This record gives sequence, structure tokens and C-alpha cells, in this order.
Amino acid sequence: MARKRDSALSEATTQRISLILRALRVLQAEGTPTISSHLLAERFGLNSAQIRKDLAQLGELGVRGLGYRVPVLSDDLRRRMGLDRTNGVVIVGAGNLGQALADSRNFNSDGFRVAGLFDDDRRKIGGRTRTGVLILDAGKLHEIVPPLGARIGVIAVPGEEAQRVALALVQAGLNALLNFAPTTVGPFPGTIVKNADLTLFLESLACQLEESVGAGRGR
Amino acid sequence: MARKRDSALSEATTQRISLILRALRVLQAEGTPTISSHLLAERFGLNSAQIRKDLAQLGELGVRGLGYRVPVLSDDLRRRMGLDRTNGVVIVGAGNLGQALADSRNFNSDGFRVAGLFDDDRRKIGGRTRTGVLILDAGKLHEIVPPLGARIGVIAVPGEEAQRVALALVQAGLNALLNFAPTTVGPFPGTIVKNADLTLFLESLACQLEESVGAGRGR
DNA sequence: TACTGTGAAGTGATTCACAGCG
DNA sequence: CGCTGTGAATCACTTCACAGTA
Repeated sequence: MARKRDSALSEATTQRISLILRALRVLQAEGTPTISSHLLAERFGLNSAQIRKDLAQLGELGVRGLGYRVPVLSDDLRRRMGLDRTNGVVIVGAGNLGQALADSRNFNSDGFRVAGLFDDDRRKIGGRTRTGVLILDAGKLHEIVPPLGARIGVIAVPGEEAQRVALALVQAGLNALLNFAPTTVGPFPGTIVKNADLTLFLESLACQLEESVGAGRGR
Repeated sequence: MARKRDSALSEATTQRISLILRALRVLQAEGTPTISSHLLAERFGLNSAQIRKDLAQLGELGVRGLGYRVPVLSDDLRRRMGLDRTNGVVIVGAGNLGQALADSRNFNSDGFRVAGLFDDDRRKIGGRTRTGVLILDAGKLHEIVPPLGARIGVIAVPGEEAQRVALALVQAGLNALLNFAPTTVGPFPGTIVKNADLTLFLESLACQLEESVGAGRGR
């Protein structure tokens, strides 16, 4: 069967694939050799048809009559997601959040590594986070980032500076950005931007909450 | 026109409403008295029809021939999202991320306030974050949380503990959870859970990145 | 006239259901 | 026979386009 190289994976699909990989890690730790889409769906709260559709987009990864071979699929997904190499992550903004991210397990495991933490505050530059990550000069992004070989940029600065920092990261050669600031950044052609705005989560949650309790009130 | 009290707002809608409110704050600061959906869309990268659809779901908020009155709409949205009161936020997990969130501007502004930070590590309990937020005993959630009057729970613990903590928060009377752990929690009937899993963002981003550069490679 | 609110059309994602293969 | 991969059907969300109103 021909690979679908033309159409990009949708946002929803990439998230589910990441979720499936997470499930596979659990199964692999248990030593389960194969798993059917039904069992996988049942155990991890997903939908079996969707699992098959998602995985089929990457090629014929399953075996009819048997299911998916856990180690094989796991390796394949990891390779497809670029987790077989170590992806360098550059973080700009050494405030509470930026430092927490730099020190975090999540950003230093299974395919990811914090390659650099930047700030433009002279008093912070040269200092270190709790776990010892050195804080670099954000003014020199374009010099320092390229040799680091990083692929992903994280924006952890106040909203006012987000767009400027985003642009600097793109100019430094990164084409995948994760933005935690409460401002939409981009768009930049050829660059993938994902907004993970904490305020937005909170407000959206408050809105849904209000909606659900509000239904009981007068109007 | 009758209010739509039957159908809940979709996830996408609540997020856009939050985005619209953010835009209104900018306009209000500028002193703009009214704004049309077209102008609003153009300036903030949204779609005008969508803005009208979203807002129309909350009632007849606009004025035909004129647009929306910025202060009126702003107040109305804030009320609808429950931002006119101060929403208490309880954070469980005083690790790097939990402390960063507790100290963060985002969680202590415009309708939100950190009402409590919890951990189950004896060495942390009684201590304080950089900005002085006291760390409380996570074992006593069910005693401490109800009198705080908090409405939203934030999970900032390692994946293994996430489900247990989520359950404890629900039992303590919260029905809106924001989960930062790399594990899907819930579902709990009557409780809104939003997963904001940092690892998922990163992996999903890596996947899209790989997909886009991968197109150029052999297969 | 300039705009909103909204049916209708269009698009994309999800689920169903089954042909076909190991 | 059991399971995947996938067309067809369904569902949800988005965009268009315009009737109706201040």
C-alpha cells in the first residue's frame, strides 16, 4: 500500500498517536506481545475505529487476525514522532514557569532534552536553576541556538514579549514553537505553533463551569 | 429571542470566548466604545461569522447597525465566565510546576486566586514558595478545601498519582479540574476535566514537525 | 445604511460496518 | 475465524450569505 505522504496529520490525530504511544509503553512494560485495537481502546478509554484510522494513516502497521505487535508498533511510532533521536528544546523566559519547565522531568525524558534556557534580564543571565541549568542571554539567541541543534522553541515570557520572542526563535532557525504566554503568536509560514496558554485553560474551564451551574439559575 | 439554555457551549466556543474577552480588554484600554465583528476579527486574527455565532449563543449581545458595545460586552462575558467573582484555585503538587503556578501571575489575576497549594511530602508541608504561598497537607484536602470556597482544582503531580489526586479533589467538592500530569484522569460524572498535559504538547509538536520535514525524506 | 443573528451550505472529523487478509 | 484497513454514513463545527433591525 502506498504511504499517504500528501496529507498532513491533523492536530487531533497527532495528539491521539501520542496517547497511543503512552499506552504502548504501559503494555510493553507488562510484556504484552500483541494488542488489538479493541482491547487497546477499552483499556485506555479510546475508540477502536479511531485507533485503526489513525495508525493506518502511517502505513500498514497491524497484522490482520492478530492485532498490533506492541514492541514493533511502539518503535515505529517513536520513530515517526522523531523520539528516537534526542530533540533539543530551547526555552525563553527564566521566570517561575520557564525554570520549572527547564527542571521538569517532562522536558528531559524520552526524546527531549532542554538544550538552552534564555532570559534577557542581566541579573539572571549566568545564574542557574535549582537543578543547575545555566541561564543564557536571550539577546544572543541567533548566535547560540543554531549550534545547539535544537528543534523546538518554548515561549515562557509575559504576553507583551511573546510575539517578539517568537520571531527571534523563528529567525534562529526553529520551526516548532510551544507558546505558554497569554498572547496568540504567529502565524509564521513554515513554522508550527502550538498555543498552550494557561490563562486560556483556566478561563475556558471557568466558562464551562459557569455554564453548567448557571443552567440551574434563573438565566 | 429565547436563550439557549439547553445546549452547552462547545470546548472550541469557550476557548474563543476567552480569546474575545482578551481582545476586548485591549480595546477597552484604548477606550474604543464599540466594535463590529468584522473589525474585531481582522485585528485579532479571528473569523467574523464565528464571533457572531459564538456571542449569539449567549444572547443578543450586539446592536444591529452598530456592532458590540465594548464595555457592555466585556462585562457580560466576564459575568458569563464567572470572572466577576474571584474563583479560588487549589493546586495539588508543590514540585517545580506546582510552585511556579502558585506564584504565577496567570493564576492570581482577573477572576482567579490561588486558594491553596498542597503536597504530601512532609518536608514540604509548612514551607512556602518564593512568593510566600504556604504549602498545605495534601492528606487533608477533604477538610481544608471545602471552607476555602475554591471551585477549580489543578493537578501538578507525577503521572502515577494523578488519578488518585483527581479523585480526592472531586471528593473534596470541586467539579472543575485542570490536569497537567501525563496521564488522562477521570471521567467523573458532573465534573469537567481539562487535560493540559505538557508532554502531550511536546510530543504532538514533535510528531507534526517530523511529519513536515519527513515528507522531504525517502519515506 | 451598517450591522447582527441565523438558516443553509460546506467542510472536516468521528463512528459504523464490512470486505478482505493472515 | 479474528482482526485490520477503509468506504460509507453520521455528526459537529465552520463559513457563507442574507433577511431583518436599529
